[in-house]
Amino acid sequence: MPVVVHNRSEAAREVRLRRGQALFFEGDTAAAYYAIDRGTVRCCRMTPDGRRQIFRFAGAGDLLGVGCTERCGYTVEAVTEVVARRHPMAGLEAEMSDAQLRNRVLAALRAELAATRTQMMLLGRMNAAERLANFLLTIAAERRSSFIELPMSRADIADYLGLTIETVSRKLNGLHALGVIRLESPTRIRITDPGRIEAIAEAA
Amino acid sequence: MPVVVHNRSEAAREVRLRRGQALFFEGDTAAAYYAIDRGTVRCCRMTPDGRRQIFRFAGAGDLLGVGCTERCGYTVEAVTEVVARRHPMAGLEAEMSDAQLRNRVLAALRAELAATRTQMMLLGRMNAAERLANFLLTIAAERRSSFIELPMSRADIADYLGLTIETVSRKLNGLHALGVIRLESPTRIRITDPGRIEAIAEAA
DNA sequence: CGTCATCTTGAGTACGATCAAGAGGGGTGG
DNA sequence: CCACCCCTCTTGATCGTACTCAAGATGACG
Repeated sequence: MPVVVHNRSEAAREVRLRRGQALFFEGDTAAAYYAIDRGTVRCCRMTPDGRRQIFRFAGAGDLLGVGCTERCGYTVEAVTEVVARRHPMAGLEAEMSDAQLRNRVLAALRAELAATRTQMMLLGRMNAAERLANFLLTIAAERRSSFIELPMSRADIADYLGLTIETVSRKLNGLHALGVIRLESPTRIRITDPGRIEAIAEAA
Repeated sequence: MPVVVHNRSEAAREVRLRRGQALFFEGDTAAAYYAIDRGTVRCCRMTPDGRRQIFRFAGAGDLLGVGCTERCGYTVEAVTEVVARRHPMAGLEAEMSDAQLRNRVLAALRAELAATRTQMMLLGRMNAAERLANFLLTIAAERRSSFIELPMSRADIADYLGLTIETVSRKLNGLHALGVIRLESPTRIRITDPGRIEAIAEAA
């Protein structure tokens, strides 16, 4: 997870969001892209009848919106308090002629695409326990720690993994019953048997 | 679907594939990217125990592998006879300094990302009938025709939509029973009630 | 201490998977 | 030209996982 730092600071206006507040909405004109400094956001879309799918949780160092063309393809909302820097889209075209900045944008797009494939594998072909095991391992890998402090609610996890909150709760308890994790609180989880949970997560 | 034409033809070696043959495998060193001239390929990944997820079907005009960094993140196989042009990865870096080629590559990445989000919505939050309705409408839109000649098998469709071949077959018949499509043969489908199938597909 | 939101737990249901058999269709050889 | 085989697709019966609906527990905040 390389931290992308933009030095064209003259154009980077700071934006602060409270929990639940949106950075931009699906369908908005894509006027800017953002670099997250602090906090966690969720990128999601909803069906007309209210079903929600979260595509991605993004945190410090991640770029948002570089993949948008005219209109934003998804809504971005703050999961925690968030600090981000806003870069006008107009500048992106020019920045792309600089090899270093270009590679950072490209790397962000490629990383997003790679993460997306794993997520599609998960949504299309894995059962609830496997989805949760993968989710926990991915977060633990990001944090480089077997102890996880989840910033998001069960509803967010459910909408990210294509499950319901009840199933998330039940399967989390199932993993606990198997002895592979310890639920120190609803948001604090410790992986106690890394080998075993990797075996459950299984698919790359 | 803009057709991407690369003029650096000195480096573009033609590659031909028979049905089922692979263009490259997941884990291969990403030595080249490809532009498809004719035919259809499937981009997929498999779990250790043999479950398969198809991320994307690509056809004439599509770029493959520009999103790969060191290693290919997925396997590409021919669904039909395929003709493609191979461009060494080494040239991509240089080509990116040319604004026009760069924009083509970026557009390809963005289009893939956008398609991917719709697919995640589908896999995570839609039922079998909705998935099939979306699939048929997407193909019909590409062909600009209410008549569809499917190049891929039921197994491919199932692995693309996160279903089984039996469910694909049953739900296709279900749509037929509703009078929204006509199954002229297993691979030839006509959309007879566009409004109704759009209502079933519903979610964007 | 009370309220509200989130999370957990329970009971019943439904959708799609699994297992199994049969139909269709294309290609090959007699 | 027809018979046979193989592969794909369809159809049927049963099963199981995750969803739905409902109630209760937990925790944060005033």
